[in-house]
Amino acid sequence: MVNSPDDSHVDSGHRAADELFRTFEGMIQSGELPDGMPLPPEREIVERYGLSRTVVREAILALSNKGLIEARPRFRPVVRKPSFDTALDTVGNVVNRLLEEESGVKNLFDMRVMVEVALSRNAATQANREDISRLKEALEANEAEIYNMDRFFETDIQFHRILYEMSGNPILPSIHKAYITWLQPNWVKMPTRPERNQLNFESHTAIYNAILMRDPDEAELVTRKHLSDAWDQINNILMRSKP
Amino acid sequence: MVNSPDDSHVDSGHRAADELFRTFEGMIQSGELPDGMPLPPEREIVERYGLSRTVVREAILALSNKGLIEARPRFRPVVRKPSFDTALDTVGNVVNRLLEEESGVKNLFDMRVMVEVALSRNAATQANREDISRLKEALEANEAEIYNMDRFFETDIQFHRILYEMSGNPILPSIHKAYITWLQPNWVKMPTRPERNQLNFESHTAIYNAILMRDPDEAELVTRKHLSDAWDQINNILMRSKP
DNA sequence: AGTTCCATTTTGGTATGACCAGACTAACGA
DNA sequence: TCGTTAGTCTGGTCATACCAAAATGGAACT
Repeated sequence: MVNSPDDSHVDSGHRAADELFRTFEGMIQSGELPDGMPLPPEREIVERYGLSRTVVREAILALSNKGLIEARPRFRPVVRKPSFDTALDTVGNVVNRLLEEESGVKNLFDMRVMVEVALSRNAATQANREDISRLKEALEANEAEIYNMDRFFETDIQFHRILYEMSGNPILPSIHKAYITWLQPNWVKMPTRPERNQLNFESHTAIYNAILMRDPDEAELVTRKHLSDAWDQINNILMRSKP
Repeated sequence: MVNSPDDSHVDSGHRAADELFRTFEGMIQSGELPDGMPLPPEREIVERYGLSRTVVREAILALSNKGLIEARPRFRPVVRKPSFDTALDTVGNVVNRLLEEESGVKNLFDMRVMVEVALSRNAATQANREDISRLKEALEANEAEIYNMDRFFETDIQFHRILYEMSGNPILPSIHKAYITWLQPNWVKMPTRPERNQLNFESHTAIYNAILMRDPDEAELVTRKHLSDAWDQINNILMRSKP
């Protein structure tokens, strides 16, 4: 039995390119290649590591695909510090395809409900003055745009974003962004009317009040109702477009 | 934004390879290339699409990196139907690097707490007989292995997995798997002792009972305590290895 | 016939070398 | 000084070649 000298792993990628990939991964992680720095030219890497350009290109492509660097068509690739945002970006493709299936959207939406319910419950027990004042601000901005469809949409999202930010966990805003990105396409087809906006604003108010009142059960209740309404809307659209 | 392969720009992604990527993406999605089917040989693709092998390989590499196909070193790549599992796989690299940083592990762990609290609350209000009997089964298996460190660890994970499965949302088991994968490395270093196992088992029992009693508040309380204990353990380890 | 084993063919991995076109740079002329 | 332009740099694509491991099919054996 022939054994590779080093790899204990299941030889996943390509031996050489994979190794180079890990090399650069390490250099990025260690800060040797700081955020924003362009990678050396391919031919220089070729020379420095004694590899073929083929291998170098594959490694770079892999770095790009994994979101570690940003490679525009004819420019040098640029190191891109990883964030939960970029992490969620890289799954975008896969998730989008999952959403095409049967109950994909429903499942993702349910996840969102679960998270937002938890967020509003937590907010109701832990929010501090500043959190609440930010939420109030968002709420007022929301009210001010009831008759402006596009702006209302933005302030709606902003209100929810504040909820995610109030968690104090930097992962959650990234998740919010991901939800928006993935669920938006199903959402925007909805015909919005001022009455609809009015209802949504009232839901937001109810959530805000429940948090203000430090009543997690109420916060959960109104959050569920709010999202359930939203789902009904989405569902109507989905039923109509995919019978 | 990451260069999604669907850029409308004139020249954004790699023109040729990207196009091929989308072609295969479409064929996989449409079922023309069903799950488990190997891709055609590179040279055949070259011939069929009139492209160079370089381009074909880059496209295949991209498919592989995005998790749409599984490419082992010298085997034909195999179509891999996307699942939330594979989606989370593809972020593994990035997440792992994020965990190296400052409060990365803490943040991820907090996410887990939030999710599991929500899960146990929901279970307490919605679990049906079968759910509860599965959980009981896992609990008993857990108890039976208190003096077997490795097996206890497994049954511990299994107990939590049931909680995730009880949600009925297929995304959640994938998330559980991701948590395990990402947090495990920090976990396994913990010296486990039977006393420790006994405590964990008692926590599991408390969670089970709260669900059985349909008491979401109690379920939340004991879940938080259980995970908080676990965190203390992890934290000790982290403090010791990274002072 | 069924199984084992080996030689041949496929096929993926790597290496070269070449050429193009867009981006970059520096010298040149108004 | 500033805008233009020619030359260079660099990534994208192509064609070819070779190697080693995998797949394949048939010969040899039980």
